[in-house]
Amino acid sequence: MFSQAEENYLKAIYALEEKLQKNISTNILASKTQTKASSVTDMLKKLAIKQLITYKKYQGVQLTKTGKDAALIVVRKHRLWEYFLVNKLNYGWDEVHDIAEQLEHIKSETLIDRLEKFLKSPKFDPHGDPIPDKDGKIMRIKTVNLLELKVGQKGVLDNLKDSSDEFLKYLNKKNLALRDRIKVIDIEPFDNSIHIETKTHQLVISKKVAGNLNIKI
Amino acid sequence: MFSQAEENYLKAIYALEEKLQKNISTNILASKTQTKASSVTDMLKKLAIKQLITYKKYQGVQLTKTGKDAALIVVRKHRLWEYFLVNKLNYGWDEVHDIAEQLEHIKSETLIDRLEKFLKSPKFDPHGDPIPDKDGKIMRIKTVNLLELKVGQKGVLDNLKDSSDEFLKYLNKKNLALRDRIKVIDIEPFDNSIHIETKTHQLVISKKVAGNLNIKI
DNA sequence: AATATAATTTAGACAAGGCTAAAAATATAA
DNA sequence: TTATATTTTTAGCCTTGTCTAAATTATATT
Ligand SMILES: [Mn+2]
Ligand SMILES: [Mn+2]
Ligand SMILES: [Mn+2]
Ligand SMILES: [Mn+2]
Repeated sequence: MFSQAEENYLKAIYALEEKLQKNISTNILASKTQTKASSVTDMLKKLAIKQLITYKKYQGVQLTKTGKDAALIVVRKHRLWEYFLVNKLNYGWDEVHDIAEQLEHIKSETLIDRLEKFLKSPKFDPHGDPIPDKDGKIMRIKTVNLLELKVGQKGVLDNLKDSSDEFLKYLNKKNLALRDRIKVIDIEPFDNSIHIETKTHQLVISKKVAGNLNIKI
Repeated sequence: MFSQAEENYLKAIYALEEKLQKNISTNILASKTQTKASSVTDMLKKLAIKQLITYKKYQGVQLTKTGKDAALIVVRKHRLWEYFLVNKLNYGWDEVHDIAEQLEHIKSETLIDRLEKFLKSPKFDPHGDPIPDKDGKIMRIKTVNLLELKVGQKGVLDNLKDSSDEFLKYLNKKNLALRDRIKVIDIEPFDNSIHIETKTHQLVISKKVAGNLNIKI
């Protein structure tokens, strides 16, 4: 079994690999894990010894098959717990991250599979992110970034590039939720802000915000 | 906030105080926490500095008000999670201890109260132990040890003195469960074994087993 | 190609929480 | 009331995971 710290690093490396599609650097990992580069280096050595990553000094790291499998289990646990917190304990989607961050480390051979069954095997977490199955298999949905839509095009808000509590609170305030149908009314060329329409209201969002919204056409 | 280790010590001291009704010695605490006496001494110093226990060298310890309150919160969390595991995830009462031992340490201002609400505020855990409320208040039920019953007397199995997985598995095997109605058929003077009858069957239990069964008359 | 800057690693330290072995205090027994 | 046994504490060490400061390597810029 892996320690809580090891699991957090594995998950962080996994997330960064998904996003950046290349070797993950010490500094990026340090900022993601809220630690210092020197601490990261220490941990990378340990993970390398355990064959969870391939690590050559100064070259960044990548997960091995074993490491990726381990990371996917943590991701699975994190997202199933998030689903539990939102759908059973009535938390908002902007309130569950820190708690899931702890729950994902509970050690048990059976717990997470029983939880999954209890939740009726949800396929996506409250932020639209796919929940890996027992074998680490992920259901991927094709989406495009809202920035890529042209005026007049429509789609459904499927997931977010940024699931930080701050961004989620922004979406709450603007009354935007997953599965909302969104239509592009106008694109302002000056600052690339986008005028959109949902079933219930219209609003203008900045380029930055739009870049965090992934749409299923 | 307290560390996981601190919480485990507080809970252990609390449990021993309930059982022994006196100052708790280093050695007893060491065996309860599966550590060495020297490690216990170290931790006791830390807890004393934090005013969670009163500690005078060689004299054993007892919880302060603050310490007891903290311990009761951990007990509350432990028992609510056990209830969740048994009643929502369908675990057996002999399978939940280790998992609850971890879940009880999840840090959140709101989680345990939401869990309690979701579970509809159960008052007892799967082993018949009372679940402290938000303020640490415990509902105590008057019970007598099965050893104190005379031939012919009846009662209901309410809770256990020993809730170890081993003893729970023994009870499973013998088809004895909480809330079973039990009647004393005969007491064997030679070894104090007790012949009992439930709604469904009869059996003979040893003095040792009987001593772990608390009965509500 | 040499130099300046940025990224990464190393060296050394620290806190938490554990251990063993030895010393000290307390309890028990002769 | 000594002597012995038991319990508890102290001293010193270890591992994990973190840090700062210094050294090293890689990258960017002249
Ligand atoms: Mn985590
Ligand atoms: Mn999520
Ligand atoms: Mn615990
Ligand atoms: Mn219990």
